[in-house]
Amino acid sequence: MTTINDVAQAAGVSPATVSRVFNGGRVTAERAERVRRAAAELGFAPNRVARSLRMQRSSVIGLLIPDIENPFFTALARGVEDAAQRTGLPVVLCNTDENVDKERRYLHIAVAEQMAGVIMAAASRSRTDLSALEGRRIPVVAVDRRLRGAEVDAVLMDNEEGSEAATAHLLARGYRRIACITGPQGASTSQERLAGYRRAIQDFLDDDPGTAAQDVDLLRDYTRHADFKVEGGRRAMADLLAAPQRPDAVFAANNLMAVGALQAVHEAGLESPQIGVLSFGEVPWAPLVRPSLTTVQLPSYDLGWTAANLLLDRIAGKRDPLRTVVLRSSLLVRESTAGPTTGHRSRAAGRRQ
Amino acid sequence: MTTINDVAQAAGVSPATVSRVFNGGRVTAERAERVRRAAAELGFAPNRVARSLRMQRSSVIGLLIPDIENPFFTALARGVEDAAQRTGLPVVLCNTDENVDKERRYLHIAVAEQMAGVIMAAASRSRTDLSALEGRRIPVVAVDRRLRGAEVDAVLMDNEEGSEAATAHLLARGYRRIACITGPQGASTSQERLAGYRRAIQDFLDDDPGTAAQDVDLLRDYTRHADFKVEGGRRAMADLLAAPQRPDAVFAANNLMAVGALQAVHEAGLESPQIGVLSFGEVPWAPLVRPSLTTVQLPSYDLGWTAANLLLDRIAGKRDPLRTVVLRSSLLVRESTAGPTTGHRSRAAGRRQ
DNA sequence: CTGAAAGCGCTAACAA
DNA sequence: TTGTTAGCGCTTTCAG
Repeated sequence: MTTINDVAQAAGVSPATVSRVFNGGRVTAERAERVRRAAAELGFAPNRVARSLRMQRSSVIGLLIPDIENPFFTALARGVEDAAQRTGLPVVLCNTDENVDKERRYLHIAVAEQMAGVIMAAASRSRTDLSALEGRRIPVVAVDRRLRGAEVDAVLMDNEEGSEAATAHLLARGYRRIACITGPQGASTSQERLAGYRRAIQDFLDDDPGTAAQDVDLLRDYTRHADFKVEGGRRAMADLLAAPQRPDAVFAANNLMAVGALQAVHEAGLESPQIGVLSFGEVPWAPLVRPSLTTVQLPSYDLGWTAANLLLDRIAGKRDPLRTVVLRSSLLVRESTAGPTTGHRSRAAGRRQ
Repeated sequence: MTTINDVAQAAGVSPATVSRVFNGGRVTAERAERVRRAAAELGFAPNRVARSLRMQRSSVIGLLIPDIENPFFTALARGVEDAAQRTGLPVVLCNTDENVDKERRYLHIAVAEQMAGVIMAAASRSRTDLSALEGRRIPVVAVDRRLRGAEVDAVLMDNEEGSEAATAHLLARGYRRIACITGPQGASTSQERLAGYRRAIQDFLDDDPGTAAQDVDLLRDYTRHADFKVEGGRRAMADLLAAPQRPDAVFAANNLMAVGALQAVHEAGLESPQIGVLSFGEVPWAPLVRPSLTTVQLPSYDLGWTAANLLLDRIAGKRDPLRTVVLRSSLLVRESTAGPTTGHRSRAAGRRQ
């Protein structure tokens, strides 16, 4: 393996000079040129491990996400990667599986590898422990999910507003027994999306006391906690549909659970928009699903991009006060929430063989 | 930061002994216990960077894939991760974007970081250059795609057989003008899937010379090369549908291009199975797409799992001869290939407003 | 602007 | 079994 010393010898300079050439130190043009030529001839590539040891900091950033198979997080990862690319920092992607233990192991590795910084969508709001990183002054940016009490920058989205708008849309379309399948208790996103759903319903009742009596079903407990996965969404929806007074619409707090809910709807021999289905987060190729799925569009890529830029600032030593950036979502109305009585019912029935 | 020396001092032993405790060297139980207690008290965690420098090899494995947003590759990545997990080796995921330059940069990083090994689905069969890794004796396993002339283990699947079976199925269902949208020229998977498609058609003509005359259309050039992405598939299909004698079925050589092809079919006011659509590779939530999509099921997770185990063997020093493992695919027939004359045509027409 | 020298934290001979 | 010692390849004072 050719080292900095080999290059130094070949170029007739000291190792220190070679190092300076590769790190933007002051070197006369002529010597720098000699060094570069020698390096090229010898096929020299700086050893990043040695560099990291000496600098007490490596040149990778860690990205911890809870589910690599969820397109929301892969889009977010692309955002991170594209932003990091511009500075040449590689991104190490770690899949925590919504599992606090696995997450902790990865965080320890981040410390032991002396990573330059970490971006994380935490597995748990309160149980995720960043103390190891804080001790080593490794900058962290929380993305998508909040972190309790951690002194870190955060890039989030308007979960509550998005959910509220989604639920209000369902109400406006005439659905009255609206269920909510939200995520695990520990995640901030679960709580916020549930809160938005509740607020929309509460506002509806408040605004129009006249209808409150007949809309008492809205207060019924149609809330389920699942795990942000397809199968969990399916089970939750099956459970909801088995209730004596079954819901006429469902708001799923993430894309995968919406897919599961759709499956359960089909399995029950029902169809949307008779049963309204609304997904918080785009389902890939949602346009191909029939009837097409109404979704809240999330800024997944931008979340990653923004988080990476915040982190890069911190790595570069910027000492601004901590920031929390909130990006906006938007509702994309398609067919699955057309309303409970749009006549699709009979057509749908006729189509089933 | 607490180092091995701090622990040694606290436990009243030498640094070498501490190192041995953490690396399975021979140490008397009593002293080992003392070391462990001291380490725990001091919150010591071995510095992996220093370790890597000393050992001339780090403890991460690199996984290079061409498209992190393709569920095929994320499933593969999970397989790799699950296998690696058991040995505690973290996996660094690098997205090459089907781009040989980006891929080359990541390969250089793999060398400079002295990675323990690399698993890669190469961006190009011939232009991907592994010489840098070979020089440093970093073991490599090719997964999903072949590598020209590289001395590496490989884990592939039966692309040609799978495509042949898929195309034969389309023929058996009565489609006669079958198009093929395959991937970029450089990828081995593109070539093999195209070859399987061609062989199925050739065999069909050979087997039944009587029909050959009327089935001359089968020889027409219905082949397109796209980029394994949704938009590429859409354009290719739109182009095919614009031909004077348009195809009555399409075999898409990967999942994303199949999605694009479906879009193009819809945009042309057509519908499958009137136009048969068959995807090489599962589309996530294909069951939700109406009509449901016939697909070749690929062993994506197992590809990753198997590749990781091969690599771990090499990292552990196993010196067996090079192996190529081929995993099998299977055809899952759904509605999109029911045949050109199943009566869906009129129903579909009736449903369009 | 340049070079000499020290040392980041760890492991692996070697000697005891 | 244990300790001593010598680096792994790099960056960074400090002198010159």
